[in-house]
Amino acid sequence: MELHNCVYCTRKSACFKFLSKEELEIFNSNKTTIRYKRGETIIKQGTQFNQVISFNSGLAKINIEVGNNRNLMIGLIRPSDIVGGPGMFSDNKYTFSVTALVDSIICLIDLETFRRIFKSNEQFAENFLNSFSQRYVETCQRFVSLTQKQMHGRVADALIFLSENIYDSDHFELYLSRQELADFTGMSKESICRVLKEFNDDKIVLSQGRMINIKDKKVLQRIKEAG
Amino acid sequence: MELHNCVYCTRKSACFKFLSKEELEIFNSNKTTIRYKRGETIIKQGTQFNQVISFNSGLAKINIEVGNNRNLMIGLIRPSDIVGGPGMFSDNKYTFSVTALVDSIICLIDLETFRRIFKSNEQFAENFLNSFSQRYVETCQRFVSLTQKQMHGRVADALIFLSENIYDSDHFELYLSRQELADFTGMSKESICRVLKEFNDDKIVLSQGRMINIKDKKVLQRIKEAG
DNA sequence: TAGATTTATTGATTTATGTCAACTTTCAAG
DNA sequence: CTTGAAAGTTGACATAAATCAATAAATCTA
Repeated sequence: MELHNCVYCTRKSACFKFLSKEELEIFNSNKTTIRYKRGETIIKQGTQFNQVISFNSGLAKINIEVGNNRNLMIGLIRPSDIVGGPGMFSDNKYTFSVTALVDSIICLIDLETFRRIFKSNEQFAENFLNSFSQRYVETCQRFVSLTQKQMHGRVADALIFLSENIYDSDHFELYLSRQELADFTGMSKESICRVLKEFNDDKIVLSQGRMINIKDKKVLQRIKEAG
Repeated sequence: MELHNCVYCTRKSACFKFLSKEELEIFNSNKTTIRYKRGETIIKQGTQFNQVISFNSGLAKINIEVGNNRNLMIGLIRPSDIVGGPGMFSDNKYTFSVTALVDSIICLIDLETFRRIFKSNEQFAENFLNSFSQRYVETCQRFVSLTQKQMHGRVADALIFLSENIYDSDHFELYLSRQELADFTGMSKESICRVLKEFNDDKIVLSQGRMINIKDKKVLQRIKEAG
């Protein structure tokens, strides 16, 4: 398991750069590294908040579960992300669920240990808060998108977000189902299909199944901005 | 202006309790206290982020401006609130506007000074992060409300929020116009009128003009939960 | 106080988007 | 492979909520 020793890990978040070897050792001995298969629940909404997610490899979604089978996807987690969640400095319960979208390797850091280092290492704290704050801004942007734009704008938003922030490419295999894309954009899966079909017909975004190919980014950008 | 000296101020946020007299003096000499009239802009979206809002008296709204005349109200600011905003640890621009809803007295603390104390006083930092984090959770709850519920549920949500978190009473004078209530719930002002009328006809919430009287909180709660 | 302007209300109509249903494709397990 | 289940697609239809328009009430200002 030397591969997942924090000291040598190449997938750790930027804030870990500010930790000494000793501090990294402390994290290392107070975390568990787990492999999750696609579809597996990493964190369940409502349970005790006692671990911070340090994401090694794969992709996961952050969902807020509403009612019986409604979900709002408030974000995604990528390698090198470190995520505590909105309530990490206040609540003691997770207000969201985290689920692996593909097979993933995830380190779960004991919250008390995390807090201890957070308090004692100023640069680490600052860097962590920076990503926490960025995620808050991102949440607000998605809040605006989902409440102020209509379907086409929201799908354009989502595709550009995925292309730029998750896949770093205009051509990618989507790891989200149509239902998940619906949860991400606040629409029904049927509407997702229809909008994707239109984008396909208009040769803006070619899609067959889960392969996505953004052909005309300028137009897509315009649709995103027009709302 | 002794009234607005941080050392003696009775309206300061809970996190200020952890500051020494010296630290309070530092804040005091690095803040400006300003009276705003109802409708005046306190912070304008897009400008340089260099002040933290410490709210003394009145009420203000936090808006994200979208397009020409669309707004999303992401929160409210009450006396004793301290607000930096989502991007306070990352961006250097305000991603939102703040506007006084009634005549208000507001202290604007220089950001660099705030950061200095934040770094040096652990308890202050912890307490501030607690409220920052709570606001994030609140934002997420409103995100869910506005994207997953329909009009009646959203209005019920808003009225209960206002009653419990802002006015601490079931009977209050709303300081929001119908348009502002619309911005708060993500609907049109006409729809707000219609829903309020229905609640009025059903004797759930009596409203005449801006006077709001929650008559049947149980039913309202049920509408909120049913979505 | 009168007139002007903004804000609120209400009804008619339109539109965006969800739901339902039927069908097809893809995927996974034996 | 084959077969059953899950996911995706498409069309028809229903409906929530926006827009438009006309009026009423409230608020401001000269």
